[in-house]
Amino acid sequence: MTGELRVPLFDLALTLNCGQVFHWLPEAGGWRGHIGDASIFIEQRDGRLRWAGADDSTIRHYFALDHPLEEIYATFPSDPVMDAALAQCRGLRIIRQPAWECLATFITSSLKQVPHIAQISHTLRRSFGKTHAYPAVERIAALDEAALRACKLGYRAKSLRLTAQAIARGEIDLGAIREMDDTAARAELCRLPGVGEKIANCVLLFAYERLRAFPIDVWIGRVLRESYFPRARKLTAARLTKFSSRYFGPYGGYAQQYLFHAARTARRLRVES
DNA sequence: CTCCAGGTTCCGG
DNA sequence: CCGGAACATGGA
Repeated sequence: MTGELRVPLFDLALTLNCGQVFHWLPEAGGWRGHIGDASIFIEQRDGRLRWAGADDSTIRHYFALDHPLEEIYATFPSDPVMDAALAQCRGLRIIRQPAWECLATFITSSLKQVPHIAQISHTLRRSFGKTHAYPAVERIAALDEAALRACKLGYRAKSLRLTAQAIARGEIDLGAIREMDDTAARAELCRLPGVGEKIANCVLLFAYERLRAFPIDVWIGRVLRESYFPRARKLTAARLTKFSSRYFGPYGGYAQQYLFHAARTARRLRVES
């Protein structure tokens, strides 16, 4: 299955490199990765998307080509930091990831740098996945902690295993979460071991299409403190959560991802110079 | 060697 | 409710 599509406002490289998904690898001027269990090659040239390994609707859905980006941008607050992030990230889309894969990947993300998260994802796929797809929840649930620690998960191994077991036993239903409102869905995800407010928000945003979810990690925390509360003495996490949910609006998750990527690339430029 | 990374959990004021 | 500390691992 191959296909081709003209997409006006989409930056494939930015979308795959911005830290929302971790397993796509450069190949022959494009990228190779999995959408669910299917191995996909995809490239973008001259505004055209060409791919092999999936049908049209799979590509449109996964890469969220139906998201109305201009409408979304129109809801962003206008301030120097947000304006700069938007100018830098136009065409970045929040994709629709499979829930288990997204949840598991972000459980392994805590206190890890982006390249390390990718490394863990690839090791798990190579070790336990069918044809390098992300390992099924039952597969992870059946592993012992040592097998996961061998994949360099460190203390996260226990959380990933317990979470997989809770889902495999049906104690938590990832499908049912899709039907819940944002607050209930977040609370349900937070019942899982190794899942707190931040990771729950990542899963809501990247897997459940809750485009208002606003994950606050060390990068975004820094951006908020330095750019939006430059001389606040004490800022509690609750205060930052409240501010960001109100200020960044109905597509706060999009705004967050643009701010995140802008902050990370800014540091990269500083380090190189 | 020290510092830090897309945090969570547990514990003491 | 809030601040601290522990927790694995690897790159800068």
